[in-house]
Amino acid sequence: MDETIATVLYGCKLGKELEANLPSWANQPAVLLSKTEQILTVFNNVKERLMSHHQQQQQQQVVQEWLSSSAATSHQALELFHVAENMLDHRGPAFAVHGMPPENDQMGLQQQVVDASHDSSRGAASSSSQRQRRRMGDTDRRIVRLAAPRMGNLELPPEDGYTWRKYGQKEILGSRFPRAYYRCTHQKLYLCPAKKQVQRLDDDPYVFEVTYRSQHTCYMSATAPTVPPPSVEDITHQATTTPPPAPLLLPPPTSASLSGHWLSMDIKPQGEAGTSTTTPFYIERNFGHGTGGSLASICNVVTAASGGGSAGPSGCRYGREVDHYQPVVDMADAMFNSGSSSNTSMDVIFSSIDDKWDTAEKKE
DNA sequence: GTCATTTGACCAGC
DNA sequence: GCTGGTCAAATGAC
Repeated sequence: MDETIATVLYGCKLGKELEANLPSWANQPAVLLSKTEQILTVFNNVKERLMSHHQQQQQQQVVQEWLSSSAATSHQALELFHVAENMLDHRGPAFAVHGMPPENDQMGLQQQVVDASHDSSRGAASSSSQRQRRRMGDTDRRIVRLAAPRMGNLELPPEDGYTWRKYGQKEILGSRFPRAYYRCTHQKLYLCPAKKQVQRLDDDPYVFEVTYRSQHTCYMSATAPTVPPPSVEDITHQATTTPPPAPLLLPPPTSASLSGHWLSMDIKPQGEAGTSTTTPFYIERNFGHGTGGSLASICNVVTAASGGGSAGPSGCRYGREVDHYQPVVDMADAMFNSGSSSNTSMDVIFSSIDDKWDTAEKKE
């Protein structure tokens, strides 16, 4: 088992190497492909090892204990594996496409759509005694419940692919947590009316209730970013725990959403504004061994959505517009933006890995 | 200097 | 009048 762990650590080390050289390799697809294939090979090796050990419950318990001993490490190992896998599965133009995983539970991101018009629990977020208040023209409301990352900054709401600017926060009567008000970063520039409210649930602080209001129009503008971010419908439908009525493809998030993250490189839009000609990719969480046998389940890792930029008010800045982005960013985004917090840098993530790796090396 | 966040004040729906 | 939603000045980060 030590060998397996060492292999994982080796894969992580490769990932770090990839990170370090990403800027210089960004324009060298062949090199990137080689490196990611290397990573994939390593983690495939791990995968096979773990699967072979699947029936040995005792050893599996050891893995679980070890992996859970360092959430960041296991998380990163998973991400590296998935990213490498997706890189190989999506070479070419579609490579740079973002998408939400079809099974959000596996992402540790339980999302639930709540029909605003029928949600009696609405109003003061959790206070059923409060009546819902609507302003003029305040139609088109959608409510989504998002599970917050169980580690990191709990104050940061889950990302949703858009860029938001916080314009207010209010203590809500009968609610333990304040409600934060966001508007689209492009409101002034493109007169985008989209807004959202984010509030943590009283009974479960790990769940954010996000109320979207109005549709984004910023991507329709001729001067606006040309990539349509995921519409609210896309998000909510994708987010629902029950299958959506029709398959929905998620276009890439706004490049701006990426700008607030680990890298500022951007990916060239794939389709026309308003139309999605892209192919979504889903980060497959299943390690091919069904429930209980997957590494994900072994690790019991909770990750935040990797699909978009932080919608959070802090930790990252908004409004830094970028015009295009490169495929690598998706990988970087998926690898290093698994949380809403901007402090999930590779250095932080890999600090523990390095320690483990060094230990493993010394062991050898 | 620019832009995002904070926060008290004000507005408006109920 | 109460309370949610928004504004805008102050403040801070980059």
